[in-house]
Order: sequence, then structure tokens, then C-alpha cells
Amino acid sequence: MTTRRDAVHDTLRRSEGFRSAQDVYAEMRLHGAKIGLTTVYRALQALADGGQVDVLRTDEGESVYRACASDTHHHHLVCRRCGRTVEVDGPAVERWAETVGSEHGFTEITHTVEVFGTCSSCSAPARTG
Amino acid sequence: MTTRRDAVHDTLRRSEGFRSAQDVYAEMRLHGAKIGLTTVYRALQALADGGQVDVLRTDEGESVYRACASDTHHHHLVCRRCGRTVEVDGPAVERWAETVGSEHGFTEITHTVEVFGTCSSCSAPARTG
DNA sequence: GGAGATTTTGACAATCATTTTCATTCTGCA
DNA sequence: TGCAGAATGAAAATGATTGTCAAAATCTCC
Ligand SMILES: [Zn+2]
Ligand SMILES: [Zn+2]
Ligand SMILES: [Zn+2]
Ligand SMILES: [Zn+2]
Repeated sequence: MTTRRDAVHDTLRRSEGFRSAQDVYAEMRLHGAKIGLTTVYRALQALADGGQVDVLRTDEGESVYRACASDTHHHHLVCRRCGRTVEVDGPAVERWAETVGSEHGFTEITHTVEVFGTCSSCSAPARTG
Repeated sequence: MTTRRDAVHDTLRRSEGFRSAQDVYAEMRLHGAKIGLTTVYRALQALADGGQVDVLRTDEGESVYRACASDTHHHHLVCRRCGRTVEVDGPAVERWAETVGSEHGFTEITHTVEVFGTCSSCSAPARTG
């Protein structure tokens, strides 16, 4: 029934970092999967709605998805060079967001927090020669 | 020389919350300004590059800009209903981002942090009648 | 097993913010 | 005044995402 959705989910699981719908589609076609772009978009959205994958927006405005190991609320440390992603936890940030929101009379507080950097592999000294 | 850019900046300053390029353009035309959409986009980008305005992406992927009072690093508490924005500070978050990044061997760490909620005006009880 | 109802799929067209193009209009300066 | 280079903006191009709709798959009840 959700054959396609599972296939999309699997493809995502095989990826290291965040991937766009277009990426996933290309990847699947490359491996011979018979699926349409529309269906990939729908599957990704459904997975995101169901909380099975995480979404974030790139600087270029593209939505990218990732099948995370943790199924509880968490954030991401993403290498801006290679995309390698680490799932991180930040109780202090959670508290801070709630506090700062309440202090100003806001309710139903949510937050987006992403950390970017250059991972150790990518920051290895460039060859001088 | 930067007449247009200043006009765009002024329009932004008159706004309460974040505004899209399209919004700013419409607003300016409404008030009789003679300016093209392309120029608004260019001005907004230049202002953002120069750090004179802050940018963020909406859920719908639109870039929105705001002329903030603070010229130092800060974050935003945004009403998801009316867009009213409060500039907030979060030393704990700054430290956390740096720490979590270093712990995983990442360098040149940056972060995006935005808090959303419903402001007191917008959460006023809906009329029962 | 089968007919009809219901859901899922995907090729294609449509949308829409943003970017490019490129010809025209400024600007500073000799 | 006259010109090189920057700024401007109308119109076309781009490109991710969404809408459409008919065909295909799946389910439901007999
Ligand atoms: Zn995650
Ligand atoms: Zn959090
Ligand atoms: Zn509000
Ligand atoms: Zn910060």
C-alpha cells in the first residue's frame, strides 16, 4: 500500500545528510526505481507530516529531508561543505525559547535551531602543493 | 546614488515585522514610489549583505526582511499570526552552539535560531458570539 | 471470482518567487 | 559637453513546488 512511501523512506535512510525531493527522485531513478517526481514530493511531505523525517530549508529555499535516528525533538549540526549531519540535543535552548516567548506574552511557542560548521574531514588542511 | 536603496530601507523601517520583497514593492508602489521589482530585490539583497537588515525564510520559502534596531547579533521572536517581531538576545544559545559544534570537531560555527509564537494581541480570546 | 467504489500514481501543465537579460537612464568626471 | 561605468526596470527565463486529471492499483462486498 505504502510501497512508494517506504521506498522513498529507504532511499533517505541510505543518505548521510539532508536531501531534496529532486535529489531523492534522481537517486531512485538512477537505481531503476519506477516512480514519478510528484509521488516523491507527496511521500516526502507525508513522511514529514508524520514526523518520520526531518525537514529544513536551505539558503536557496529548497526543502531538504532527512531520516533521523532519533524520533524525539532534536536539532542538527550540519557540515556546510559535505552535508554530514549530527543530531544534537539542547535542553538549554528548549528552555530558553520557552522562557523568552512567555516573557513577551507569546503562546504556542515553537522554534527552529540549526547549527552549521565545517566538519573535521572538510577542514583538513588543504594541500599546499 | 543609493536613493532607491534608501527608499527601500525606509519602507522596511516603517514596518513592524518581516516583509517580503513583493510586500515592500507593493507598499512602495501604493505610496506612489517609482521603482521596479528588480530594484527592490537588488536593494534588499544589498542591505542584507551589508548587514543593515535581517533576513529569514518563511515556511513557504519566501525570503523576508526586517530593519532591526539592534546592529549586533540577535534573534527574533515572531508572531506567526500578525508578524509582530521582538528582537531577543540569547547568550546561552550562543554558547551552546559553539560548544556543540566544537565537541563534534566542527569549526567556523554559525547558527540560525528563530522563535515563533502567537502574540498576546493575536491570542486574545475569539469572540464567542 | 468479479463489478464498482476508492485510493494512489504520475505525466503534464500551472504557479510563483526570484534571477537574468539587456536596452535605457543616470552619475561622476575630464 | 561628452563619455565610461553604474544603476534601473520591463520583460523573459528559471526552477522548485503544486494542481489537474485520467489511468492503474487496491479494496469491498456479493
Ligand atoms: Zn533530525
Ligand atoms: Zn529544540
Ligand atoms: Zn500577533
Ligand atoms: Zn545567535
